[in-house]
Amino acid sequence: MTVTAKVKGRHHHGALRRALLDAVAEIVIEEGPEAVTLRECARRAGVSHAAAAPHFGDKRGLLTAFATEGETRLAEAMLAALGALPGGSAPEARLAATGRGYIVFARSWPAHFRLKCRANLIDRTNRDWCEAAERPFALLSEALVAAAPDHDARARRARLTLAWASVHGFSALRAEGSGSDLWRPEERATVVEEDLLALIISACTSPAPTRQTE
Amino acid sequence: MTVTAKVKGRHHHGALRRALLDAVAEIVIEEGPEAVTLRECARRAGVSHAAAAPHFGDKRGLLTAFATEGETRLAEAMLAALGALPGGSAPEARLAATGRGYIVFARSWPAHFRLKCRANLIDRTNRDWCEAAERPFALLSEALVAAAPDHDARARRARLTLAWASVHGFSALRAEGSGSDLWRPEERATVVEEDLLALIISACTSPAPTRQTE
DNA sequence: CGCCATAACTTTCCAACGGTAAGTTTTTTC
DNA sequence: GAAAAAACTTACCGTTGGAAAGTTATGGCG
Repeated sequence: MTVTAKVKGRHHHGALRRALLDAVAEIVIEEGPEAVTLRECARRAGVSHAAAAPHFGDKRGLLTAFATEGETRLAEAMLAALGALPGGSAPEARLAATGRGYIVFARSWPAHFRLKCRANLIDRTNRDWCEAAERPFALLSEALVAAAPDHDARARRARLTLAWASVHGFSALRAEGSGSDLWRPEERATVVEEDLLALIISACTSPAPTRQTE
Repeated sequence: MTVTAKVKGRHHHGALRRALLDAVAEIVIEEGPEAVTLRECARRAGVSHAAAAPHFGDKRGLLTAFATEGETRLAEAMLAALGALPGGSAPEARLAATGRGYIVFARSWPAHFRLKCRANLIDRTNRDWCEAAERPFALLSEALVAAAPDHDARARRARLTLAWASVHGFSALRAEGSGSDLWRPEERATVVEEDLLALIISACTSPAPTRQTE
């Protein structure tokens, strides 16, 4: 099952990069992130196993490029969810939209999401990756500040943690097929998602208790 | 660095099982779950790479046994957190304790926790694993029902999802070193944990909106 | 004590993996 | 059309997981 039909005897002309990344996604879907091998990716792209090196360096480079693509798509999904709101939506609705974007990303691009969770397969010192990975968190952070502007640093930290952790944790459990059958059958998925988002938004915008110390 | 000192020329007498599991933990800590190899485990236990087969079958069997141990320890941590409460504590406090137990487990046994998140490295049809993995979820579920007895099925599902996902997601992000520096430095850890738990409990015990349909 | 059945390993072998180096083909550039 | 550069292939190395076959230690029994 070849990702990109290869004209016999012809080089890929830069399309190999895309073909290899698509092969990564295929393998992650079919057999999980641990099953990704350079040789299998190359086979699916119709090239020898050493052909990836000029494009990605080594296996870690390939996976890091894949993860970078994932972060970009995550940011796009969050922006798309924000854009789908009616104009002049409340800050709470915008906060929910960022979470919805994250969940939709994880559901739409399961391979990218699952690889994103394998921190030690990725080179987190890679510049492109770092840049791409900053965006999603920044979007959430901005939306949270806008939705709950009165929180002090500690309350904000707790709510940021809750929002990020719950949306990520939900997606992670679902992507790995864990978490009992809370969110099955499939038809129930969006209901569970929206109920979860509503609870998160409610908690994130709840007033902070008054405290003496930070 | 040998996990268990091996008397030269002597067999392990059943202690090899323990030694191999400890080696798995060591390697996960030092180099991540993907770096675990049968041969390296065997080296650290002072045996040949084929010595694990009689005990665990194959690599997957070893990792499944390790994950089973993890589930057991998770349940123990949750029970310990419940036991640490003053007698007659409120159901809300008991719900928080189950979450605290989960978080403490992930912090205390990072190797077990990280492997737990690699669903496709584990044989989830294994009987021992299935039994061990049921307990923790049951404990949370019971605590939630006790703390919010009036919820309908849908509200319960949403709150169960929130509780499990947020506590798991928080632990996962921290274990993988992700999540920006929300929960660093180290001293801040328990503060963040307790603030997070307070938010979760508040959300989980909030009244359900009245609805027409399920 | 001596013997043996069995459990607990070791050794050997294999295909597949990631990575490097060197060679070959294709494409671009002038 | 030739030279240079890019895009690969081939060959090789050390390592991995697993199977098969051989070896050694241990416990039970007379």
